Amino acid sequence: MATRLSDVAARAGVSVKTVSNVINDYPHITARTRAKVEAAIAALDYKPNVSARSLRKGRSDFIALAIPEMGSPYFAELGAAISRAAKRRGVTVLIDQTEGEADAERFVLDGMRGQLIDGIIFSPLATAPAKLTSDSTGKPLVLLGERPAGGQFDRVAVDSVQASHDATSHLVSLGRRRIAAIGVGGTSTGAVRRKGYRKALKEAGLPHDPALELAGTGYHRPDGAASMRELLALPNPPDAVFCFNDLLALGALRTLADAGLRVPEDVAVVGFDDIEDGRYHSPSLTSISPDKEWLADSAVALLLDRITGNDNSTHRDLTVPYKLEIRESSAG
Amino acid sequence: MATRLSDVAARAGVSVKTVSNVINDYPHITARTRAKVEAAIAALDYKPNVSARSLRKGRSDFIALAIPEMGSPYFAELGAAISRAAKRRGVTVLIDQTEGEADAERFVLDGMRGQLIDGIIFSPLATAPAKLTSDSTGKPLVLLGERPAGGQFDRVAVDSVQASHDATSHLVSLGRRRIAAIGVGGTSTGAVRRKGYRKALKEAGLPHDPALELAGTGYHRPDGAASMRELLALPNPPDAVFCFNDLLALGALRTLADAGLRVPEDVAVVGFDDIEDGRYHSPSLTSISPDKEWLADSAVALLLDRITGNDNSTHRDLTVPYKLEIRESSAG
DNA sequence: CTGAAAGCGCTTACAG
DNA sequence: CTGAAAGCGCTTACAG
Repeated sequence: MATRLSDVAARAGVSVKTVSNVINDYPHITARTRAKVEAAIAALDYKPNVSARSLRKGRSDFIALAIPEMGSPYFAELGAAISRAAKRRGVTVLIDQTEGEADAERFVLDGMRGQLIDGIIFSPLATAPAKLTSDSTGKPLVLLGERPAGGQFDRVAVDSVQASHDATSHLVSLGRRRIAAIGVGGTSTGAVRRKGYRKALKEAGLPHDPALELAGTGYHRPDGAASMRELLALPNPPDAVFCFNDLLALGALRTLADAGLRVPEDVAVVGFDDIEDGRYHSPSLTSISPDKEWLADSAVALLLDRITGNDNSTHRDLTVPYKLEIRESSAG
Repeated sequence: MATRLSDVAARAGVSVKTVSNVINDYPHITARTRAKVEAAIAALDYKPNVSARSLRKGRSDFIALAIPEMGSPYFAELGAAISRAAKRRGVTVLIDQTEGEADAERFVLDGMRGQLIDGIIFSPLATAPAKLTSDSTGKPLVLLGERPAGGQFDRVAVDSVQASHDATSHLVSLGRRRIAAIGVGGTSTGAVRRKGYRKALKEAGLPHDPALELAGTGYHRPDGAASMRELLALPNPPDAVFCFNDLLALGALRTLADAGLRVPEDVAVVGFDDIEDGRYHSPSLTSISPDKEWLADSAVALLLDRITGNDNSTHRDLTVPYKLEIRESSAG
């Protein structure tokens, strides 16, 4: 029914091997032969069967992107960028939502066996950092985001300690003295960003007040809104807040608006991720802006180098460039 | 290297066929045989080779979701829901970003041949409605969103005319007389939603003012912000705006905030899609809220019925339930 | 209920 | 530079 390689070969009057050579761009084919084959391919509207090819080659040209959720803006934007980067390099991305569940993440770390993919880009959430130190998967895997030192995985990530330090220092430079942090709990992201936050406070000679560090239960708007409510209930509320991602910051802004407080006059707010929502919010949100295109392209390139065996170095650790985008929520 | 079916068979002391039967849940296998096989599978940690299976069966259990972009919130939320729905039904979703390009959409309509997928869920943007009337693809395809009557595709969509009518009528009920529309241009979405908008105005006996219908160049925040600026520059600006999606509405809200206008007192705003950003915005955004889980589940179920041949009816047209969520941007 | 064998459509040594 | 043939790991008639 479907046209096969042999149909093309028959029509072009050459062997199957020759057609395969043309399709796979092997050298040493006369222009005339190539033209004949290409004409036959066009005439029959032939498309190679991907299953057969991957069965034979042991490669599918699929890679997986395993993220906690594709519905939240940061991962949506990241997924879009990785998907484009992969397409440019001729591979297809298959997005796996772990929902932050330990079982799903274990499956990913185990190489998603039987899943027809050549490698994985993985943004862990539930998995404890310690579990990430040994490479159990049979497939190449590139880690996104924080990870304790000494890990054995390739990784692409922002220097979160430095970025968090910059964000906090920016608030200090505005003359703020009681700077809160939202998102310190749970994940390794929280721990790493808190480190930068504390470092900046210390440098500025500001006291470290545990009451100003809010853990919350997650990294979404409702969590930010709830944490901000807690902060406002304090006898001595903060005059600035560094939120460990933009969703938390947008939730916090909502609480501040409800409370009738002015941003940045009463409370300055800084986020992390630079998602589009923040740029259009009123007030627009100051945020750490990682170069997502760079991140996406580097992660895909690194993974493909591992898959093809072009890169046999020990694990690589790439640092994503970022900027602090200063906007209305912390202006002046 | 990798364990194969025959390895399992050898270890279990049965034929390859028997192992295949167990894996595929065929009946007529004694409990004892099944137990033996399952023990061997567990012992060898065997996972079937997906390429071989799909080559042989002609099915991959992959479906494609072709959308303009996965980075924008509506599609991100939709993609997440479809991905979950597919997982529940044992198939994997592969997301294809068309970027709204005609070539990419043509490829989708052509069945994404050679792409190892059993069927497609497609949200068209660039393709002219007329092109959507004949089924050129060899693979089952479910269309999402507006489409002219008489098409030959399966489809799952909100009744946009009715929903737009409801949104506009709601603004009328608030006593607004100059109700603008943003997003009327270009796509068929714009045309269909304008129809409902005009219908509601007519029912209310309100004049139809072409100056209040803004096309804009797209459906993102900057487009909404720009259109709102145009409206405010009018000699007689509107007292309400119905934006054809939430991103447009969020952009419009930003312009209104910049202009120092109060929402909803000076201008009431309603959106469409009910993305999470709108729910947390200040003011929170009134919006048409389609049941995305219903949409996702229905689209996947319909597609799988076509793939398996369980459904041989002529094309189906499913209508997604929706609600008008009234929030601060149009309250009182 | 189970076994032996063919075949899905490719790619790749192996000859020529 | 090209051809004939094996084989990737499954599933599925076909026998028994």
